[in-house]
Amino acid sequence: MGRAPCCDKGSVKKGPWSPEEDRKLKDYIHTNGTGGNWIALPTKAGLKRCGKSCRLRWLNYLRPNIKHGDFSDEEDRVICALFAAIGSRWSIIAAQLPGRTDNDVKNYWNTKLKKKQLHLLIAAAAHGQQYGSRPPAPPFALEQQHHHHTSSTSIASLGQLLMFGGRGGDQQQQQQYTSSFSSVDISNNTSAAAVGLQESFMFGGLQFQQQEEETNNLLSPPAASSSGNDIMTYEHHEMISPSGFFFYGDGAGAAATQEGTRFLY
DNA sequence: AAATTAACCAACCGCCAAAAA
DNA sequence: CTTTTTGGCGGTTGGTTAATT
Repeated sequence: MGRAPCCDKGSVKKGPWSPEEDRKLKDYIHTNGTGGNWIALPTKAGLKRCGKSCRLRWLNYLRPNIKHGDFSDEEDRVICALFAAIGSRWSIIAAQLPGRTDNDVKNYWNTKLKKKQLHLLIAAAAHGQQYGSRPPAPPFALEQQHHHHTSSTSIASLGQLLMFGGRGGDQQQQQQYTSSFSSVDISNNTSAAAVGLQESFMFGGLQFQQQEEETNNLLSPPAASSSGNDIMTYEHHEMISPSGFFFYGDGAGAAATQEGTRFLY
């Protein structure tokens, strides 16, 4: 037996929001705020909606200063770099893009950006620009998890990187991903110091650099997160001077040891 | 012009962790 | 402490629009 539903599915409206509903929700929140309780909100606001639906509508659409569409090249780079670094943590990625929502970033990646990157990759390979003297990309190919030697970068392995999801996927693959990126910390309970993070490093065509505490955190985890078991060591890094995307062109190259414990540019 | 396919994106679902009881 | 409730997240779906045949 699963948990009880958050609301009575029978008496609750689903599907697209009407302008009238939008107005009710907006008006209510403008005058009363969310009250810290989404479940109770729809009744008070006179909406026949599930609280979760109201929350989603507000956060993704009605909230002030939301941007839709027209992602800039700069935003593309940030999304690609962070996706490469941390996978599909859309809320974290969106937090670095003012006005963007996780849903929007996710949709954009899944429908456009992923394909765009793949095409660029294929075009680059076709022109023999494959990484020049730089070392091969990290061993994302499945062979690695079966302990076969992966000697060269291939379209397939990079394609897999592009397709790569974060959590919720195959557990073995997730583990491989985690270890591949330990040098920029993705693993649980691992501090940057513990994995010997450099003061400054490039990642995904972006330069990451240690910085003073409490200014513009890249991933700004809550202070309490040091005791948690999730990502926790981005707090001392800031993204600066984007210089191209890392799969192609003149951007940085990638390297990984056979053990997959380093990821340097 | 009609039918089919692809692309897009808002919104839903279920899971998880934190908070409240 | 355990159980229940809630908020938040990411994966996915399904309706709509655009492009192609």
